[in-house]
Amino acid sequence: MSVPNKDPEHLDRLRDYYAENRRIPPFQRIAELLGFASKAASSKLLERLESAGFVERTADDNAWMPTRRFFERPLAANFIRAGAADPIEASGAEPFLVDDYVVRTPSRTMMVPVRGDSMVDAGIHDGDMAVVERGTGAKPGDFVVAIVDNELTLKELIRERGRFVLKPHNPAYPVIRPKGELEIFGVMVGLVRRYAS
Amino acid sequence: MSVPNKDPEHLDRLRDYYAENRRIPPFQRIAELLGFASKAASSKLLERLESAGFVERTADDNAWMPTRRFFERPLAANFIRAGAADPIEASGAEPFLVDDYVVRTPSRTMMVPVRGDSMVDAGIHDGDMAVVERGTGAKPGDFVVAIVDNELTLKELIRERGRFVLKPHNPAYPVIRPKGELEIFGVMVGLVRRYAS
DNA sequence: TTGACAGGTGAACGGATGATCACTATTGTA
DNA sequence: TACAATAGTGATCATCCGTTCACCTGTCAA
Repeated sequence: MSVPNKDPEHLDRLRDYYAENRRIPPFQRIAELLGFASKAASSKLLERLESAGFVERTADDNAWMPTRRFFERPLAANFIRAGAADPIEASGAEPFLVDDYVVRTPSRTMMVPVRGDSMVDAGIHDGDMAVVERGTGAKPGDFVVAIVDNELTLKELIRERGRFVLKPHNPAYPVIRPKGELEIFGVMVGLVRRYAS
Repeated sequence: MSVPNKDPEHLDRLRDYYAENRRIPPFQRIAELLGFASKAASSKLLERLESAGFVERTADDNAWMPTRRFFERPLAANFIRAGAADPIEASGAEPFLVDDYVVRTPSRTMMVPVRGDSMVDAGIHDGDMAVVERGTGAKPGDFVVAIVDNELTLKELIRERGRFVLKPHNPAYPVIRPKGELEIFGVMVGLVRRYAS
């Protein structure tokens, strides 16, 4: 009979720790948390978790940091009914910081409320919050917040005959072809929506 | 004339660093980032930021960690053009914490990755993150995460001839009419999407 | 039965880390 | 102008940290 890999269990402990302390614990502490007698075991564990894509090293100083996958739980994929036990209990306390998820460069990121339905076909609705990054170069195909007639407008940036134009994602709206130079406020990097309870 | 406190600026740099490396940098690195010649300046900066409520120490080992306030973002609402002034000047700068916006009852809230396109017509795309609240009574018209064939499915809850059924928002998918009792995992209260840069 | 492999041990090492302290520079105010 | 408060300097020190290496111990497949 094969020995079950305990790494998922270890990962859960690390997630709990991260939820409280917002950091990957030092090796010594990992060893204490998981019952290792040696720091080296912690080192090897993290290397395994790195291969699995749950942690990675910081570009800055080679310290360990969690990846996006670290915060996720593939619920739909792994969901299995197990008798009377609530299978979801185990996944109740996932640390997931939404801000971390959508905000990359905090100092240049702002929230912009979306008005109107000119982007509905792209799944962007009236009342949504656009996460907008300022000062980032916009490429064709990006959703951008542009300044048109002294107002902020969210559209797709398109290159048309050598010029930049703003394309709505709703056939009821016309493409905007700015007369002068197109003023880009920022690039849309995320979306946040709230459903009324 | 008063000298502007540079701490907000420093805080922004720390936020950017945190977004990339998911940690408060060590003192040496803070000094390099902010142009300090001495680590001690970094130490004192963090103590100031602690008083202001932006960082705190971990219960576990006294390391620095960010607080919720650390992650708050400015909100660009009521955009008004004001001459040559940077438009961001004119925008309302109320701090905005995405988690607070989208998460009401943290202990009962989970993130569920959305797979498939059965809800595209409701502006919910493959790869989006659904913010799901457990233990809340679901009403017809709510988007709910239900358990169907041991898998989590996101659909609209509809009452049909006295029974609850699950309605996709995509004509290519059929309405799900569960044979036994419908098992509701939770109610969708929010949506978070990230655009690839 | 054997051998490869994955996971864990224990110890040693060099370097980075945070704390502390006396001192300095700058600036607003009394 | 004088002074106090705030922000930053430079250096020391003990400690903690991650790395590395040889070695150990099960398990599984050949």
